Amino acid sequence: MYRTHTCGELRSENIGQQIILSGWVQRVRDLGAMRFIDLRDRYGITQLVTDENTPESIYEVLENIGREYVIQASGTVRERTSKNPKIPTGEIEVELSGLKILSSSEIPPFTIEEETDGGDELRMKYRYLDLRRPVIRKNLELRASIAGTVRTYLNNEGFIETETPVLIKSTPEGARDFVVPSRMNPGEFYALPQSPQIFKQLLMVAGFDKYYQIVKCFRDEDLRADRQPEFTQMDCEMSFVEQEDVLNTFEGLIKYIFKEVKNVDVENFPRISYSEAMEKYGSDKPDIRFDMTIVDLTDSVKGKGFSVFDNAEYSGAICVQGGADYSRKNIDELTNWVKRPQIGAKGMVYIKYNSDNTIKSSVDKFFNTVDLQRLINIVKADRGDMILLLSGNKNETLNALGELRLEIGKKEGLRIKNVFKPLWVVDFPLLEWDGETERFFAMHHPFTSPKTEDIELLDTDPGRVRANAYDLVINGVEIGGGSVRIFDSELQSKMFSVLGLTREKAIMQFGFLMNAFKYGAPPHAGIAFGFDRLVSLFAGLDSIRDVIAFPKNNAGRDVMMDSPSSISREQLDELNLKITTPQKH
RNA sequence: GGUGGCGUAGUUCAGUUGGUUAGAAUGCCGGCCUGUCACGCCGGAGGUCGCGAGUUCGAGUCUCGUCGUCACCGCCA
Repeated sequence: MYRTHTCGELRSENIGQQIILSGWVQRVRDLGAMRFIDLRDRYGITQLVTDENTPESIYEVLENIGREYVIQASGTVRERTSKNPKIPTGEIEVELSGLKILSSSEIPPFTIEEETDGGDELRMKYRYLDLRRPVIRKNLELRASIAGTVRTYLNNEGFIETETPVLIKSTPEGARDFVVPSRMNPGEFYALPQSPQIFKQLLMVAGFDKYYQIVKCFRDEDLRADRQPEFTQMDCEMSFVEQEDVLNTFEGLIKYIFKEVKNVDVENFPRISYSEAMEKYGSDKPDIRFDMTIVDLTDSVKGKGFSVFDNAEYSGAICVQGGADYSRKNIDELTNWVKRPQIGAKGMVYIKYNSDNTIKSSVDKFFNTVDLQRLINIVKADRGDMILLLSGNKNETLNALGELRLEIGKKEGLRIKNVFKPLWVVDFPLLEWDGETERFFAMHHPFTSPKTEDIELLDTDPGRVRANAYDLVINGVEIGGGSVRIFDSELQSKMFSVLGLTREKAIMQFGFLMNAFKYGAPPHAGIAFGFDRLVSLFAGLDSIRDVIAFPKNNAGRDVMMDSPSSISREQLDELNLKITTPQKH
């Protein structure tokens, strides 16, 4: 027997018991005649102790052990002379009567403690050591707990968890596919799924009615802190439902997770349209933990001889509460910030409504006090506030104002980590014009149904057609999204043709789905959640890497395994593949 | 594809205008220590300043290139 207890469970009730523990050596404190060993496992740390009564044989073993050795310790639980209230096992210690090295360890490259001295790169390379740290392990425990909660909820709601294939067919729409060569079918490739989209719709045709899956998805696109090439979705689909049913079911799920995992009661999720989100927050994933909404001043600032405003397609403002005390330096910094290429504003105008009732702005030359007071009234600024204006092309300016709003929200401490404000963004546009290829793309995906009242616009003004599509946004992060699907093969064909797919191409790529729809497809709708993002939100992290056991780096490499890597000549031959560019290494 | 940050001891970092033998903390090794729990005290070892070229009497420091890494833009239905 390796252990009778874990390193986290012994208490004063166990005093006097003979026990066996196994675990990793966290640290040895050598006081000469006494030694203390902190023994760690998943469950906690227990202190082992030796003194003058300890047999010599144990000291002989002790001489050889170091940090991260795996040892088995037997002994008697006794009360500590000086207790440690900081740890749950701090009342007791184990007086050693036996000690065995189960596995030795080299000196680890960084300290394995709550606060490690290791940098990101090193911790990634030795991920299995980093995972020993409680702070990382807790993230993965949280992940498991959320997954369990999701399953409980959806199982209770009658959903069937169904697996779908990973080796599937490449489709041109959407993200770039990862592809897998087929040995048995020379020159042909599988694709890894970007999502199980089509399969879940086929399951609806199959009558499964309520489906879900916690499933890996793959997208071969450039990465970010919140984007990995392989990531996990909570994927769901329901039949005989309308948008409202889906929103209610999954609002319920999210609330249930908050309650079960964080014991937080979240209010009903507000719903705002895509266009309102863009107008008020400059984003389709607004952070509504704070207001500071955008006000359209396009017409209000025209006609004063300031050509920037006069010639602008759009001028808009946000009001920084208490911002009148921003220094010249603060404002210059913000101005430079919005002028960075990533934001792309040409400049920034400020109006300070000082607490002594005076007004100071960077456009005093063009606007007198009455003009400025009028703007202050429109924006509903109070004394002590500051208004910031950006001007230019409408979409770009709204986007820049949205970014500025978030930046100031961050600076002002308004984006509080443990405050959660979910909302639904609805009525997304169905299509999105791509200037480069001069065609429409599906904003969500090609199976998304247009709003009934907008269907006729498909022929006349496709860009204005709204979709029955929705996103769940929490704290400025897109957590999930879905849509009501097309279940009518006529409408689906129409959609393909608007997307520029010929009938032949559509049949080649999606023929099996169109065929399926010929045999009685139920009305259906669904949603998918970014599981990694959801967990990182609960964990209070900005990066999803620390909620993934073995994540990849910025360039999609696994620095621990050093993958991707080249394959042998034999493997290439077997797959009928030829490498045309010189390989690294 | 683009923009920016970083790369110096095992690790995390400092390193002045380009100027003597490149420092600190921590870790590691050795010694002392009977109540520690980030134990303490004393001593010691440890460096291809990412790599390559260039400028210079002289480069950790400046320039160019390259590699690695992180963040962002494009991209991600």
